[in-house]
Amino acid sequence: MERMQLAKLQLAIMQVLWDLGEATVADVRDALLPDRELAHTTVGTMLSKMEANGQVDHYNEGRSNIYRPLLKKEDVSQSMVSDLADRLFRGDVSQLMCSLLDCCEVSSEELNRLKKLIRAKEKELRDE
Amino acid sequence: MERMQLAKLQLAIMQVLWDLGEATVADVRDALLPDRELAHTTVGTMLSKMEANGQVDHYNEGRSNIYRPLLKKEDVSQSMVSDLADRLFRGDVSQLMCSLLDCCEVSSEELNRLKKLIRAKEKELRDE
DNA sequence: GCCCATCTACTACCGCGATAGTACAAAACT
DNA sequence: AGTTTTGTACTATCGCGGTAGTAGATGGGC
Repeated sequence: MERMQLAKLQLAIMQVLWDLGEATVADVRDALLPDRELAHTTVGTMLSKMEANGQVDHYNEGRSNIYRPLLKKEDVSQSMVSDLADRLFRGDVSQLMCSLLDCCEVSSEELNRLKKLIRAKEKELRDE
Repeated sequence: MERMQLAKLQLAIMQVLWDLGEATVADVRDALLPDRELAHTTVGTMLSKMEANGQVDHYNEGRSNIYRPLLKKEDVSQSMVSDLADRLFRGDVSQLMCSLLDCCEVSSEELNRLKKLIRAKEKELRDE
């Protein structure tokens, strides 16, 4: 379950599919419109390539292709995050955290959520 | 200070330069050897390209080129981490943390370090 | 039934990361 | 001094993400 790297556009498209569950080319294009103005053939081409890569699936409904994600968002997230942690800090999670806290403004709310996460993880460790 | 994305090999090379301060092509190649067996012309070519990209610098010492990093490791780390956080979770740090804790086995030691980090950050927030 | 809008499939192209060979210069060894 | 080594510069190739045009099918409106 190693390699599930998605390129930028691929990830953006995948996000749309995760949000909507399934979508046509037009749906995807529309969802991306605020950020990127792509020809809808571009989106179609990318989806084809992603299907060849085994990242998405499609079935045929009348004239339209309906695409569905084949990867789970958590899996992709974990794969990409841990990969980055490896490449940047040889897997040292706390260093990555450190970068994270330094660059992004983190609200005190978020800090609380993080503390809760850590406590949960501690419990998990203790129970094993 | 937005875009400081490094590709995989570029980052690996950069890590060597950060470690050593400066290095020749051979130094870089040797440092990478455990993981990747690259022809040293490959490393040389990549360093040239990285110089064209403004990521590294070199000066000439006799026959050899000595390369130095032009980017700071923290800056690159922050840029890449926050970029990934944006693309995966629209910048939501705690979600990224969650992924991180779920996939990588985290020792209780590391958890303690994380807690310390969070406390420091809380203090920082309070002081502003 | 015809025309326009819509949608896909096919093809093409660019940029660039990644990889390496060849050619040539300079140093080192003997 | 001649040969071998070492080291760069230049050139080339491959794969793939990203982008899109064109052609051809299909469905809807009149």
